[in-house]
Parts: sequence; C-alpha cells; structure tokens
Amino acid sequence: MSQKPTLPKGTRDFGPQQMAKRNFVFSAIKEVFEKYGFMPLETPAMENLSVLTGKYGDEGDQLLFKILNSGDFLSNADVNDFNEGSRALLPKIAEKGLKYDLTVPFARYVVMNRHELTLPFKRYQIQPVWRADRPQKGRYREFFQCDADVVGTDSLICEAEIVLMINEVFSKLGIDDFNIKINHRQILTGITEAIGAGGKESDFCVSIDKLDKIGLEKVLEEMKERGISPEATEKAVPILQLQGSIEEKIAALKDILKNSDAGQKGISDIEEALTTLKSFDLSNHRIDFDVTLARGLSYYTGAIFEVKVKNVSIGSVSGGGRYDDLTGVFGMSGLSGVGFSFGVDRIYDVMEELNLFPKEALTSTEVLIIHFDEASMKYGLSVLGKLRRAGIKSEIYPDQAKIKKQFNYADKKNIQHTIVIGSEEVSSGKLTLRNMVSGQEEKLTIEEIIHKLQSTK
RNA sequence: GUGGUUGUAGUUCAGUUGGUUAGAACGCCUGAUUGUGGUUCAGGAGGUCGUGGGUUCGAGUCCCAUCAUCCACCCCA
Repeated sequence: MSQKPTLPKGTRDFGPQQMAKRNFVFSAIKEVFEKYGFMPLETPAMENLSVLTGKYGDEGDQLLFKILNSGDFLSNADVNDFNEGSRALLPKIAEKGLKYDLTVPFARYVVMNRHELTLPFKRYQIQPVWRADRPQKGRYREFFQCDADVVGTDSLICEAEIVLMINEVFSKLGIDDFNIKINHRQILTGITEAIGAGGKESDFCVSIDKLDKIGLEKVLEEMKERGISPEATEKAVPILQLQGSIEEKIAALKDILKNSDAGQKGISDIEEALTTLKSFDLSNHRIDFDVTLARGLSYYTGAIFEVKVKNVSIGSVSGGGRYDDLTGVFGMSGLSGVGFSFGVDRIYDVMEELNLFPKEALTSTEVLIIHFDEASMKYGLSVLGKLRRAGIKSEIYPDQAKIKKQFNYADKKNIQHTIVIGSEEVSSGKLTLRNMVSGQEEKLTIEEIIHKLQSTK
C-alpha cells in the first residue's frame, strides 16, 4: 500500500448519504428564509485580509486562514520583515484570506453596493466559512453557516421574525425540544453600571456566559480574576439568580436597572419584540429571557439570541443579534442590522444523535434495470429512456455481469425496484418488475410499470 | 496557543512480565447458485504494527523524538 491520503485537520468529506441528509437541512432553512422575504447572496470564499482583519478581535485574527500571494510570494518581503517576526512579515506575503463568517463579507457587500440596494435589505447566505481553530467535538475548521440578516431598519419586527423563523425551521426538521435564549447587550451594559463595574462589560460578559457550564461559584471567581471588584461581584449574584417567568424577570430588572438609560432601552426593546411576537399566531415561541446570555462577537449592540437543543451533547446550534454599526468599519455608518445564523453541521449532529432524519430524505435511484446479455441490455436502454421521460429516477447496470452481482448492486444502493430483462421479456414485451423489499415480482409492460411506480409515489 | 488521549488489515478493535509464523469481528473477492439480491455455508485476498531513532540476543510491547488523531481549556457555529 502506498501512503494514505488524508484530509486537512478539521475538514470532512460528505458522502452521498450524508449529502442527502445535509440537503434536507439546507432546503428546510432555505425555504423558510425565502418565505420571509430574504433573497440569496453569495460572496467569494476569499476576501482581502484588509476586509477581514480587526473585525473579530485579536483571537479572531489568529484564527484566520491566510492565503499566500501567488507567484513569488517573497518578492515584496525582505530580511528585515522576516526578522521583525510573523506580524510584520504577514502583510508582505499574504493579502487574501478565507472568510471567517458571513456577516463581515455581507457588510462589505452592502457598503460596496449601497447605491443599488433598496433598504431595508434582507439577504440570506448559505456558504462554508473557515477558522484555523483546533477542532474538537462539534467544531470544525471548515463548516457551513446559514445566515439571514436585515440591514437598514431599527424595527423590532425583525427580532420577532427571527424567533418565528427559528421556530419554523426547527419544526420542519422535527426538532421540538429546544429553547431560544434572548437577551440584550444594553441590559448587560445596564447591569455592569448597576453593580458598579462600568467599563468592565466585556470581562463581565465573558464570565457570566459560562454560568450554566461552570456554575455560579466559578463565575464569581473568574469575575474577580478579571478585575471586577468583590463588591460588584457580590451585587451581581441576585441578578444572575433571577428566576421566574419572562414577565417576572423583566419586572425585577426594571427595578434593578432603573438608573441606567442603557438598561431601560434594552428592556423596552425586549418587551416590544415580545409584544410584536404576540401578533403572530404561535402558541409556543420557546423564548427564554436569560440575562446570563452574552455571546462573544463584539459587534452586537442590541438583542442577542442563542438556540440550544435540549438533551444533546452539542453546544448552540444557532445564534445572532442586532448590530448598530457593522458597516461603520467600512466607512458607512448609521446602518442598523440584525441577523442570525444556523450552524448546519451542528444541527446535523443533533439530528443524527436524536435520530430525526426521515427515510424520505435518503431517496436514491428508484429503479435499476438488470439484464442478461447484450441484446437485453440494449433493449433495457430504451426502457431506461422511457422511465426517465416519465420522471422516474432510474439507471441501468452498465456492464454485462452476473445477475447476482447486479442484484447486489441494487441492494447496496438501497434501490427499491428492479426491472429484469432477458430474452423472454424482450420477445414478450412483458418485463419483470421486482420489489426489492418484499421480493414480489410481476410481469408488466413498461407502460404498466411506469403507471405503477408513479401511483405509489 | 495550553493540557491530556490514542495510533495494529478497508473499518472497529484484541494482542499477557519484551519471546517463534501479529489475531477476531464486520466489510471485500470467489464458489455452493449459467433467470434472482438481502439469509446460510465453504474458501480466498488483504499488515513496513503512524514515522524516525534508541535499549536488547530479541520490540507491536520499553525509552526518546516526530507526525497524525480525538478530547478538554481559551474562544466559538
């Protein structure tokens, strides 16, 4: 055996069965996005590094895949650059990188096409993104995101619609045990002000985001380590332990944040989104207002969401939020947007774990034509043409081979029916249709076969 | 970037304190079966034990290095 080929770390092949399942997920998402008035957009796999760097924080910059310049990539670099280290050398040898998410390329697109877009602009985008992260369970270096964003409106109808879309997609997929956590960046700001930790917002957020993972004690410890005063930490405890219905939590927060403009704004946004949601006919929206939800991405400024499926080992499967000034970094400020994303790979894993893929998602060829000799194979070709014209997924075994082998092929490919053609069939015109599941056979003309297959669909 | 785990057939894994010719299951191929697959039975092919070095009379087994893998942390979908 020669050396085995391998895949780059954190990437995967998707075989036919996996693709069938993935496409099932993709089309469910796509259908819902389009139903809500979102239009498709695609952007290149690679972007100029100037577009990507500085948008995801220092960590994010580290995780960008950079693309070496074509040709002699050293031509712009000299020994001094090399001696100054990778940070100085990088811009000389790489000017492009693989995209890290879909939101930043979208912002770039909006800015570049600002004169042609009718606002508010609603787009969805389903494409792979790349992160040079270390892979682990549910985490890959190449994975697909399914984003839907609206830019150019502050309306909280958008937030409500996101909740509706999430509900609709998951219900299409058969996932019903999940919840949508919702919070607001301004509420988090308000809380830091209220507890006297103003300016420490990002440290506060990173810490409390881990509450359900590491518990209250460790969160408090981490907050202190991150430089939040013990008094402030102490004040945060009752807030982190808020219990009860959404209304009760909101009422409690209103009091706690009564001196914070930011906090008040956050609360009224959430209330308005919830009120809007009531106008739609949705019995159970599965929303859980959770003050400990923070989310990492720094550009969020308003409502934030995260979706978790219960009783599975996978982390969040969807998330998003409002960002007031994403296009600002590209020189176009004052444009508010809100968006969210489905993590298809994780949804796939969840559905696999819960065994939720329907059999119909796996349909393959419906009929295989099996033949005995050259004459019957030739006859089979005309049969094949008729089947396909009738819209029946069909194929003919392309070689002359033993019958056993041909049946075996049908079996392996999970093909439901076979048509056996030999000299008898050629002379009588009555073909043998075999149901591969039941093993039953009947002699029928091709027209009868087509009729039968179409009626059982 | 930090810590740990595991690398043996196509796949999942056994392999004793270091000891002759490295095994199993599943999968694959052939036949029983020249007009019938899934079941059964018989046979067969398939290994540089991740790679490189070291210890030893002798290494799949011990040591070092290296690469790969999976898991956790940081962070994230």
